[in-house]
Amino acid sequence: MQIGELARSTGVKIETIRYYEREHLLPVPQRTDGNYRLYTPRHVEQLRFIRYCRSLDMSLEEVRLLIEARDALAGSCRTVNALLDEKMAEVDARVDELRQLQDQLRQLRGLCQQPDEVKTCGILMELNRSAGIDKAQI
Amino acid sequence: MQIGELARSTGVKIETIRYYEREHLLPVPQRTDGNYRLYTPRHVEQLRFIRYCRSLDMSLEEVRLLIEARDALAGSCRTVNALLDEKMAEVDARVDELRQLQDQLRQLRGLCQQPDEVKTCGILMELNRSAGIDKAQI
DNA sequence: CTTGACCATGAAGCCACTTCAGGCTGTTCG
DNA sequence: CGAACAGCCTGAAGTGGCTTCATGGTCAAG
Repeated sequence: MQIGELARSTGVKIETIRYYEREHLLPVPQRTDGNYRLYTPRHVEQLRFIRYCRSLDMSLEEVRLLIEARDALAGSCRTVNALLDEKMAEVDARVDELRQLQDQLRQLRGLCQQPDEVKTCGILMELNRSAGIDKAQI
Repeated sequence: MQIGELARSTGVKIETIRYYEREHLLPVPQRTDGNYRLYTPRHVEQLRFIRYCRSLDMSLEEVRLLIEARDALAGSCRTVNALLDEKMAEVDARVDELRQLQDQLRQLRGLCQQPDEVKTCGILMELNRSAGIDKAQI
C-alpha cells in the first residue's frame, strides 16, 4: 500500500509518517519503480502502536524504548514498568499543577467588576501586584 | 544594574532575558561604554510581570496582549476577561484529558504480573492489542 | 497530451527557550 | 605590566514533534 492509504487507514498525516521514518521509528519501506514508498501490514501495526503510545503521552524516545522492549522477546520488562511508573508520577504532578493554576485563574477572573474600565480593572491590578509592581513607581 | 543582577533578582536566566528583548517583551535597555546592558527597576517589574503571566500558563503572545492592555490605561478590559476565560477553559479541558490518561496508565500498569518476562508481560500485550496487532500476524 | 491526484525531497517554521562557539570587558592579584 | 577570572557580548544552532512550503517527479483517466 502507498503512503496515502497508510495515512487514511491510521489517521496519521503523510508528513508525520515520513517524519517517523526519518526518526527510525518506522522500518524503511520498499519503493516502487517510480520511487513511491510501499508499506506492508507490519507498518500499519507499528504506526498504530506508536500512535497509541503517543496518546498515552509518551515521548518518541519512550516509544522507541517500548518498541525495543517489545521486539526483544527475551529479557526483563522492568524497563516497561519503570517507564509507566515514571509517566504516572509525571501526570499526577502535572494535574496538581493545573489544579492550582485553575484556582489562581478563577480567583483572578473574579476581580474584574466593571468590564469596561482598564484603569480600575481588578485583574490588571492584581497582575501588577503579583509581579510586585507599586503603581507609584510606574 | 547589569544583566547578571537582573537575572539573580528575578530568577530568570540571562539568555531568557536577552530572548525576551529580541521578542520585544522587554524594552531595549541602555548600554554602558563597554556595551553591557543597563537595566532599571522598570525592567525588573516588567520581567516579573512576564514571569507571573507565564506561571499562569499564558503564551508569550498572550503576555504581549496583557502588557498592551495594561499600558493602554484607557479602553476596555474585555480582552483581558476573554483571555482569562479562554485560558480557564483550556486548563479545564487539559485536566480532564490528564485524568483519563491517569486511569489508562494505572490500568495498564496493573497488567504486568511477572516483572521479568517480556514474553508474557501484560503491559506489552495490551499495548499491542490496543494498537490492533494480532500476534499471529507478526 | 493534458489534467489532476498522488508522491518525492529538502528547507524552514512553530514555541519558548537553551546551548554553543568564539570573543570582548573589567577587576583583582602578583 | 600581565595574567587570571568573572562577567558580558553576538549569532547560530539545537530541542520536540511535528507542520508547512517550494518545487518537481509519477501515473491513470479522458
